[in-house]
Order: sequence, then structure tokens, then C-alpha cells
Amino acid sequence: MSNPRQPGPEAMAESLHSAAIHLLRKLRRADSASGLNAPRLSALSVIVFGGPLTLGQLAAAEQVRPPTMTRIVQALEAKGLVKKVANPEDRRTIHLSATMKGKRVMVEARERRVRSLAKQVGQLSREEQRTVRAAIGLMEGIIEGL
Amino acid sequence: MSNPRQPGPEAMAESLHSAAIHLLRKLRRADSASGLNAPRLSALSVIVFGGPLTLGQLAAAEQVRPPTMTRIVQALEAKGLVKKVANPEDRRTIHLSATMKGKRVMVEARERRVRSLAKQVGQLSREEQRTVRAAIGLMEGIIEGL
DNA sequence: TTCCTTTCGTTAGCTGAGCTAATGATTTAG
DNA sequence: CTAAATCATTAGCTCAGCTAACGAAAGGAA
Repeated sequence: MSNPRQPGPEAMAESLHSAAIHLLRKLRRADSASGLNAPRLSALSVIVFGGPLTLGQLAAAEQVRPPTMTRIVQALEAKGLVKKVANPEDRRTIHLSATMKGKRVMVEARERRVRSLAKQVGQLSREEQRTVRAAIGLMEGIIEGL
Repeated sequence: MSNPRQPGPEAMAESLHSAAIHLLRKLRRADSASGLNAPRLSALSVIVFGGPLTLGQLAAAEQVRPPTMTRIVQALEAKGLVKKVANPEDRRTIHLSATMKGKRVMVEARERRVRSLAKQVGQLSREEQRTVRAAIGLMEGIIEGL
């Protein structure tokens, strides 16, 4: 029989919400070296792995409005991490792709940024890691469905 | 034998990072009604549940610098959700406590804010919920240790 | 063709979170 | 009683996020 004190969906949602806030606040300062904060790093990694894509597609993938993405891309471009390529088929759009430097910097920054987090994860037992791994998959589905 | 394709701590850390970003971005717009966004709601709930506490304690609890918390508290105070009470024992500090309105608004806003998330959680199977519940506990420990 | 409409990205202008540095007020140590 | 430490605030910055408005390009209808 299950413990009646077990938190229900409401309490779990609050915990997830709170955990997300605190996790990001902790990781925020983790990579001051490269000047890549969470939004920029996230956008860059989508560009690196998602191949050339338009600004609108990138904004949609990152779930932000186009103007927001415009400025993130401008910052990445100013650092020479991303380049815009004209699209001859539709000249309203631009194709965003990562430069060599962009790919390298992304990998390094990402590594730096999640290093401490990975370290903590690595200290969990095998069984605990299995639990977290399973939960990540479930949470991604949850987020998707929001 | 474990599946060699299973993501290691590094990949799990990246997934957690990404999930936190996307979760908060989705929840951000969830409670435009009350004007309580994530940082304010989080701070208010600490005040409500954490009883009277000083600004510095609140900033520490929220893992933020005092100036940041000063402005969050000012906003909450302007809305009549929080009141400052002089501390006769140390007049440098202030004691923050929630007003009646603050308590009510917090409960309502929090409910609204996590409603869709709780709904998604509620749609998981019993076993899946158990997994997520266990993972939340582990993740809180991970965040603590960062 | 020439308009009209839609779509894409950008610009302008706003709110708000986060930081550091500096200040004023108070407490505590010497 | 003076000096140092502590607490909150103010000032001033970067950056994320939004809406509204706009120009450029594409596409459809007359």
C-alpha cells in the first residue's frame, strides 16, 4: 500500500517548477568564461546539431518569439560563432549555420557548463542514475505536452 | 548488462539543463493574470511558508544577491502581498512577512501556474509517477550539491 | 501585368531578472 | 569611543523576454 503522504501531481509539479528555477540559477554563472549563457548556448547547440535553419524555425524550436531570437543570433554572430547565409529560394529568410569556431566553442562551453552537474549525476548509484534517466524521458514528454 | 547506448552523466546533465530551460520558458507565460512571474512567486512562497525572515535570508534561500531580492520584494510590497516589519533586535534588518492577500494570491497563482504541469504529471501511470517522484528527490540533492 | 495579402526578419520600446560597486545605517569588536 | 563588519538599498550595467510597427519579399487575384 502506498504511503498516503506521497506528494500528488500538484506537489510534484511545484517541486519540478522549483527545481528548474534553482537549477538554472546555479548553472547561470557556470560559464562566464565564454560569454555563452543559457539561452545563447541552447540556441547555438540547436544550430550546430540542427543544421542550417531559418531564424523563425530556430525561434520556434527554442519556444521564443522571433525578436528575441534575432538578438540572440546577433550576439552569436558578433562573436563569430554563427553565420547567416542567404537563401536563394526565399530571400525573406536566412539560413543560420555554425562556424567551425562556433562548433568548437559550443562543445567546450557546454562541457564547462554541465560539468559540475554531470559530476553530481555521476555520484549517484547505478540504480539512482537509472531512475533519473527514466524520469528525464518522462519529463521531456511532459514539457512537450505543455 | 547495461545498454551501451544509455546516456552517461554528461548527456543526462545536458538533458536536465535543456529540460529546465524549456520548462521554465513554457511556464513563464502561464500566470500573466496575477503579475506573479517565477522569481516573484518563488520568493513569495518562501516568505509565506518560511515565516518572517530577513531580506538577506530570503536572498540566500533563493540563491540570489541581495540587490536582486530587494527589487523583487519591492514589487511584492507594491502589490500589497508582503509587508516589512522593523526588527527591534537589529535595526539594520527587516522582517518580511506575507499579508493575508499575499497568502491568498500566492496559493491561487501557484495553483494556476502549475496547473497544466500537474495535469501532465497526473496523466502518467502510477509507476511513472513513482519514477518521477523518486527522481525529483534525487535532483533536489543534486542541485543542493552544486 | 498590377495590386493586395501574407510571411519573414528586424527595429523600437517596454518590463524584469541578474550582477557588481558604492552608500548609509547600524551593530559589533577592539 | 573609534574602527571594522554587516545589512539593505541605490545606481548603473547586461541580457532575456514580450508586443507593435515596419520594410522586404513572395504569392494570389483582378
